[in-house]
Amino acid sequence: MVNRFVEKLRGFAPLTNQDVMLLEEVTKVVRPVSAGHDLIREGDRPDPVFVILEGWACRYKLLPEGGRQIVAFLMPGDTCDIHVSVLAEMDHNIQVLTDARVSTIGRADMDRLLHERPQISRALWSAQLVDEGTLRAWIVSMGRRDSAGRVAHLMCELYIRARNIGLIADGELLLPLTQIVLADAVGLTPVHVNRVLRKLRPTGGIIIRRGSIVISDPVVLARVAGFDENYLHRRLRNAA
Amino acid sequence: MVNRFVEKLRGFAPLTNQDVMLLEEVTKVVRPVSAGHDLIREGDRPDPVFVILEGWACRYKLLPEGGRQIVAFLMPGDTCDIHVSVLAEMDHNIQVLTDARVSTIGRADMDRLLHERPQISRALWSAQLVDEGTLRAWIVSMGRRDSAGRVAHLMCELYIRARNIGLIADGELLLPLTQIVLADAVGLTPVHVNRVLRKLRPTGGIIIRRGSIVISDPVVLARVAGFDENYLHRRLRNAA
DNA sequence: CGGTCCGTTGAGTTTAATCAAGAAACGTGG
DNA sequence: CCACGTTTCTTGATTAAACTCAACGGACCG
Repeated sequence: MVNRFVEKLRGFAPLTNQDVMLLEEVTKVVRPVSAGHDLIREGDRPDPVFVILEGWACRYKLLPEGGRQIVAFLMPGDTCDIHVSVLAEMDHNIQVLTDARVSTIGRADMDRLLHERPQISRALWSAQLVDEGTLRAWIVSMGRRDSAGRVAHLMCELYIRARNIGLIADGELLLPLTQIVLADAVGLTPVHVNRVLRKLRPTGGIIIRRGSIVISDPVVLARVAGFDENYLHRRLRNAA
Repeated sequence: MVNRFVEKLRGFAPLTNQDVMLLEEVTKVVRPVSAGHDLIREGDRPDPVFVILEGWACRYKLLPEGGRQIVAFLMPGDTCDIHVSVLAEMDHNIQVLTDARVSTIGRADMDRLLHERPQISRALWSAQLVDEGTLRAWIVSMGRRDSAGRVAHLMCELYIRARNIGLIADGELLLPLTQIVLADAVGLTPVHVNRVLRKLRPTGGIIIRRGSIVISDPVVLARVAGFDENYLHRRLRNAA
């Protein structure tokens, strides 16, 4: 089975054979985690770096008043904080959304990769910067887009990320997200997300299922989202 | 005059004398930039790393429909993307909000610092992680707090950051932000920000001026924001 | 002294939240 | 295989929050 972590890094920098071997070695031990479980909790002293090999996860924060806000989705190949070791404790939680397969990289191993393997280091840096760009894009969405735009924009982001790691089949992507999870991500109520989805459905961009949503036409969603069409197309072409 | 960049890094990791000398050497050339100017524009090919030595700046994105969303504020000591060099082009703009003094670190110098000076590298990493935490906090604010909460929470963040770098005088902090800029940061309209500010004023937490706002009682704001009181107090105590 | 940018205020509208209730799918244990 | 509880989705009616539109005053600048 392909190691999606290796594949992702390969997309950011040309890895040597030895780089690949090291990465595979270091993520050799895989642990299954079942849907709904927290990988990391706020306040935990972070030590090993988690790598998601299969399945989806999300970072989230709980508010004192009881609400929840998701701040990122993690897909196969994504890591939970490369350098957490420099911080004293986690400031958010990470929850697995589907049954998943997860590996961990010990702090010593990670340090070695970062210091002795320039291409790996470079690839991890790039991944980090892309993640940061995504965080900024979320802020823009929440600050300046209406509900339909937010939902559609998030879907475009997820579609492109999935495409970049080869998760798209028949041009479609199944998002394993309930409307409740979606609501926690876009900062709306589940009730309103439901209304948005049914308004979006007639466009043909999505198919609504129980517990998941299928993105069937991302170009339509891009239009709704005010997603930079050129950007989407460029990325789509590259990945094709 | 103190080099706020050095001071900031010193707060994250114990620097050697040579580290400090190198950092001062590398930020020796200072350029004044007057309020309102863009340091970096979206699409620019990024090369040198900018370091803000004096003054405030913000990162922002413009939307096709004409709106603007600020995604971060930069204070003295902050840098504009340590590793932009690995990306092809900037995905956002950086604008100076006050008259400022800015230095640049060339790509080669930055690489050398990162690879040959472990403490500097570590400090820069920490700074990066803290920035990421701030981005996540913004997402939480925009997603789950009402207008007053958002404004107050942002003010708490800025107060703490300013306090950490020794910018607080008499327990007060002058935010050099117009209500328009504030609105672009919290994702509201200037009109509504104005109403929020006037609702906040009687609490004694802030003083409203033309072109700026003074935070006079952050504890009051923390209460309005639902800002984690322990967190604030802890930070306040540490810095005291 | 005129122009521009900010801030202020009010009235009316839009958007999303809230409250409430019920239907459909799913999981579990008997 | 069925009964039951739970979760998710759905829909309607009402309320609350924030936006829009519009107008005006004050401060600052050239």
